[in-house]
This record gives sequence, structure tokens and C-alpha cells, in this order.
Amino acid sequence: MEELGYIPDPVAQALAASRSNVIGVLIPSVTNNVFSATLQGIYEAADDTPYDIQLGNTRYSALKEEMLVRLFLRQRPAGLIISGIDQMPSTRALLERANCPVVQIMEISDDPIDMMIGFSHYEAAKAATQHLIEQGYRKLGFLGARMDPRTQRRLKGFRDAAMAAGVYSEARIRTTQMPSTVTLGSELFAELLGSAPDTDAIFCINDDIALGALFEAQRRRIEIPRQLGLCGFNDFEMMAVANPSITSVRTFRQEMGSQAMKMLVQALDDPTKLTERYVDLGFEIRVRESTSNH
Amino acid sequence: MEELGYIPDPVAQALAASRSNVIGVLIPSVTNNVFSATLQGIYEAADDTPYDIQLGNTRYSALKEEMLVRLFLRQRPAGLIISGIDQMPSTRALLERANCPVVQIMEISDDPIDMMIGFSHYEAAKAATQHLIEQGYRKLGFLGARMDPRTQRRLKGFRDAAMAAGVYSEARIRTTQMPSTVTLGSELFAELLGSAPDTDAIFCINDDIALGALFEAQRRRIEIPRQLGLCGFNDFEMMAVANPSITSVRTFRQEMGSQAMKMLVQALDDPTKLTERYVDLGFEIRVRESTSNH
DNA sequence: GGTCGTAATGAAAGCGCTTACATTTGTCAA
DNA sequence: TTGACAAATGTAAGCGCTTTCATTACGACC
Repeated sequence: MEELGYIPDPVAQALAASRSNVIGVLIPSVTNNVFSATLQGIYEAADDTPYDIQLGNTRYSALKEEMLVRLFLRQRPAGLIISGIDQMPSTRALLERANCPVVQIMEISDDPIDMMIGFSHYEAAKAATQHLIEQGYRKLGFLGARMDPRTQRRLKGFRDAAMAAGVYSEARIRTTQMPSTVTLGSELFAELLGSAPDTDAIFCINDDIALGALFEAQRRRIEIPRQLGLCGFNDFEMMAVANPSITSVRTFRQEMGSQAMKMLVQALDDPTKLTERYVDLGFEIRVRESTSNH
Repeated sequence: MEELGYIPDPVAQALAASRSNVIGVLIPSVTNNVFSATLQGIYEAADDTPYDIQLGNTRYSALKEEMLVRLFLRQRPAGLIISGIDQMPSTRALLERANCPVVQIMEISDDPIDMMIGFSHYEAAKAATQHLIEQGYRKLGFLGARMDPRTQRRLKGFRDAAMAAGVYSEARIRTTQMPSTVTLGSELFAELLGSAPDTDAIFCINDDIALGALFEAQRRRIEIPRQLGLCGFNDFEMMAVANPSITSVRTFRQEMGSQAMKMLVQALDDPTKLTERYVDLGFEIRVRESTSNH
């Protein structure tokens, strides 16, 4: 083999064996840093394995997701990693019937298709909101973009925590279907101040929105954290170095990707004794200057 | 076919026809927003075509790049999109012998492997530096991270422009091999101020570094643009909404991806009458508050 | 009606492997 | 030496298509 420089043909292998060494990964966006970090983890964990990654970009569309699932399944993947828990029933059925391991990532629920690794967006948002309340803030605003099911659950967490403390106000909720950007964060915050200028803290659906709000607050000479508490979500690296540094909910994106991949490889290696099929990675509230209201 | 729900098997098609409908895309990083935006463009342009995208992550390693080229070529791709112009000679040879169209993206050079779309990082950095000089800044610093060949060419552009104006100072160059982050931007800027406190403007290799420098300047109460001119690179959306807004070099990342894909599809459809095989997308200096030194 | 050229249809080989099964070889105890 | 059994090796079918080539059908024309 060495002498002749023989290399097996993966296409012929896949046809004959009716399975490939391709692991399909479905994510809603390649530009969203949350998913790219997860992807990074997946690629890293795939490095020492015989598996290749094939990426599918669902663009936050359940229909596109189903199309991609069909496309992937046709190629007889070794395994599948899919984001979220909000697949259409027909997509779910496809996945359940697929004769390959499937890992759902980013979230957790009590009815996984097969394997699952993620965290509760509801609990995370709830905890962050409770933190704001503990810091003495009472007029809590919520800034949300791209309100997909995942972010809706965050909103629910915010609402439940705020209601429990008796500080919930529908008038301070600002959401949009538009994709999240820093600019949008500034705009949403400006809008919120327009109708509810006495807002004393905001929970942002993600760090981009929080950063936009920070810039807008700076422009308006609103003092953070004295006049306004600010909390983001995801804890991107920049949150710690912003001025002031911004409190955020740390999530374990890269770990999520690498562990998902490892679970898949283990299931492929030895399906019988698979230790973990369901992992809650949790979250951490990283308290920083932007909510240190003393 | 409809009645029986027949769907052709892509694996068998690929084996029999000894070609597939897979277009391989090689990028150095999935987390770097520059590449994810390009990727976004590629996916969009691939949407109405029969081609599927397969992504390879080279992690800024020429060796890994060659391995991935080999891997892809074995699968008989319809075409290949590869980032940059700094392939190893052996990789180049592989690509030249590959019987599929190849598009190099992100940069331009005068010896493309096949097709090419990008812009001159050298010229872009040079123009940005000239802008700083025009604004009256004279003690120009340079902050650079992940100094790969691409960013080295930006440094060269900076140096040549600064030298031409007689304002070049080796002591104000701060570079590192570490991956670029906002935190690193703050640190590099702090370092630069430590050894050259009279620096009156900085050109940052990218927007993350620039944002980090902005935060550090805010902490030190350095007034931008009066005391310090600040210029980034890539013109991410947040540059326009930062406080102050940050001058940056706009590049056409998404267009780069979508046009690369379109070139590929055209070459595949009708290889004879392919109009554009070489595209310089150029750049734009977006002048904002951070360099408006009047 | 017969010839020709063209279009439609049919048949068969083969792409490069995997896998199941048949055959051969090797090993050890009786 | 022989038989039994396991291990190693060899063989052939077939995965689901594409492609080439042979065959048949169809018109048009003289």
C-alpha cells in the first residue's frame, strides 16, 4: 500500500458499507459567535477521530432544517449533531428513524431524540434577572433580538423572575425579530428609554445587544452601574474588558461542541456502554462592574 | 419517481460519475468573524445551486491545509474555495493538478492557482495609514495579533506608508502571534503606552484589537480623537455604533464569498465562456469620529 | 414501400470498495 | 499421522448509480 501510494476511496467505502465517516452538524447561523464557538469545539474534538464534519446552515428556518436533515441522511452519516430542541414533528420523526446517533446541543429538554447536551436558557435568564433584583434594581427592562424559541425561553425566565419579585412590567420589554447586532442594541435601548425613561436596569438577550446598550448609555452620559444596571448573555470575551466591564451569563459553548462530538464518537465506538447520554452543562453568572450597584 | 418516493443516492452518483456535487471550502478559522461572514456569503450563493458545501478548518496551519486539500480531493469535489495565497508549494501543486475549478479568496496576487477574488491587504493598510497621517497624526503605533502572512502584508503597508511620510518608528510596533481578542487589544495598547506614551494614533490589525484599545483609552481618560487617533480593520458593524465611532477599513467579506461561489458555479456550468476569473474587490476607508482630528 | 438519419429506448459494464461465505493453511491433541 | 478446529486467505456478489454502446422506433423523403 505504501509503495503504490494507495489511498482508499471514501466514496466507494460509503457506497459499499452504506455508511460514511461524515458527521453532519446543523446550526442556525455561521456568523453568530455562539455557534461558531460551538463549532470550534466540534472541530477540535473531531481532530483525532476518523470522522469528517459536514456543516449545514439552517438559517433559523425549521423548513430548511428539515431539508438539510433529509440531505444529510441520504449521505448515510455516521452521526448527526443538531442545534436546539425545536425541530418540526416530521423532522423529529426522520431523526428518530435515522439509524445513526443524534446529539441535540445548545439546550436541554425532557424528551431528547437521542442524546442531548446543553443548558437551560430559562434558568439562566431567571438567575441573571434575580441577580439584577438582588443588586437593588427594580425597574427592569428586557432587550431582545431574533426572538426564536431559544430566546423566547430566556424571556420567560426573565418574566418569571421579575414577576416573582413583583417588578415585572410589560412596558419595559423590547423585542424584535431582526437579527442581533450591536447597533440594534443601541437602538432598542434608545427606544426603551423613550417610552420608559426611568428604567434602572436592563437584561439583554445577548452580549451584542448589551454592548450596543453600553455605547448608547455612554453617549447619553448614563452612569453604569449607578443609574443603570446592565447584564448580557453568553459572556463573550469582550464583556470582561469593556468599560465598565459587563455582567453576563457565561455559557460553555466550546465545551458543548467538543463534548457533543465526544459523545457521538463514543456511541459510534461502542454503543452498548455509553455513559452519558444527557448532559446539563449549566451556566454561571459572571458579576462585573455593570451591575455592582453599591 | 414521485409515486415511489424515489430519491437518487448522492454517494452512488459520486462513485459512478467520479465527481460529486460537493464544493469544498477551506478557511483558517470558524470563530473569526471575517471568515464567518465570507462563509455566510458562500452559503447564500450556494442556495439555488445543486451544490453542497463542505467546510474545512485549517486552523491557520499550512500542513493542516494540505491534509484537508488531500482529503477533499479524494472525494472528487465539484470545486474548491480556499482562503489566502500562502499555500505550500506541494499544496499548490495538488491544487493545480486537481481537475476541478479552484477559487482563492480573501487576497489577490499575480499568480493565481486558477480563479481569485479578494483585495490587497497591503494597499488597504497603506491607505488607512495615509489617512491617519492626513489627519495630522505623526507618532503612529501599530497593534497586531496573529501575525500570519495576511496580516504581515498589512504591517508592510503600514510601514511603507509611514516611512514614505517619514513618521515610521519601529518602537511603536506591537505584534504578537496570539489569536486576536478584544482583551488582547487592551493589553497591546497598554504595553505600547508603557514604552511609547507619546503615541498619538494607532492602526489596529483588526476591529477587535481596536475595540480593546478604545476601552483601554476610556479607562485611561485618553480622549479620542483629540489625543489619540484610532483605526481598525474590517469595519465590523459595531465600529459605527461605538462611542466614539471608530474609523475602519471596510472590506467586502460577504460579497467575496458569494462571488467566489458564483464564479465556481459559472465555471462548472460552462467552463468555456467564463467572464471573470480574477476580481479585486477593493476596500473603503470608513472615516469616523475616532480619527476626526480637527 | 424502401432507405436513410435521428431520436428514443434498452442492456451491460463498471466505479472501488465491503461483506458474507468458501477455501486453504496452521496448530494442537489424540 | 490424523482429525478437529481456529485462523488466515481468497472469491464473488453487490452497493446504486453513470456511461457507453447496441438496438429499436419513428419520421421524412424519394
